[in-house]
Amino acid sequence: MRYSHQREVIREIICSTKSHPTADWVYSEAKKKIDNISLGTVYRNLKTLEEIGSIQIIYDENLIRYDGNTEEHHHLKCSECGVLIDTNIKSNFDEKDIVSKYNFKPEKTKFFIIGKCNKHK
Amino acid sequence: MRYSHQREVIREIICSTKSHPTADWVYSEAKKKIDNISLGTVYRNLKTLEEIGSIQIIYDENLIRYDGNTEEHHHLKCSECGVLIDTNIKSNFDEKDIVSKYNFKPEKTKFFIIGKCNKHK
DNA sequence: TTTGTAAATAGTAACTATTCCTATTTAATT
DNA sequence: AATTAAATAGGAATAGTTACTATTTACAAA
Repeated sequence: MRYSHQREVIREIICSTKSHPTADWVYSEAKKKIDNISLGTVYRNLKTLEEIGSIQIIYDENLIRYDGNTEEHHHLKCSECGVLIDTNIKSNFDEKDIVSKYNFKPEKTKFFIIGKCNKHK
Repeated sequence: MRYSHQREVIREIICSTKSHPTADWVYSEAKKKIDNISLGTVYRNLKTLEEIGSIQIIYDENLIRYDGNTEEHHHLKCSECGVLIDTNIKSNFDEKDIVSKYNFKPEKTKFFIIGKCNKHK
């Protein structure tokens, strides 16, 4: 893949925050560094960066957010303010049970724990 | 709330399938029973039915789907065909750990186990 | 039963997020 | 420096959803 300054800026923006930003936020940040960057470029590169494994997509209800943390990890979500908090919680379900009961072979898990963050309890 | 034939038809459609349909599918099914039903009516009633607890919304990646099963439950998702399978798996994480480590009070969990269904292994 | 009313609807316009299109620019190779 | 294919900017198009408004309907009171 050919180098692109735009892609590098976009990657850097996502990897230097823990706020799990949306495409729109990434776009407005990117404009501060490249004033005529196009929204299409942002979307195209978010997709590319995800495909090559540099970032992760998070489907947060009806919101699409991006995450520079590419490890498999899970999130706490505040039902009050919507903030997403990274965790290193391990999902421990009985894999054998799922295989036998549902005839389904698990590969990975995505989970959200919804509740109240420290600002909203 | 006032009775509405449209709302009753929409509720019945969702509660008589396990396919976790989208708004669009509900609309096309509803048209078979009420030929001039409006898409806006479908969306409005999906929202209402969810608010009064008759149905549940499922955010399946970038797809919004609806579920007549209003119990807290989790889903298996096939990475091949996208089918969603209801489960009665219990989520067992260490609540005390989350409270102390992340200063977060859990209320409910939503999780997806992604893998291969019986047709795609 | 009619009548009054507020809620719900149909049909359509508007909006938002995302993808697509194309002429131009740019990275990388020769 | 010249060549070329990939990437971009800017804007048009699309999809999913919500908003608007004139009309219809449920239902309560006369």
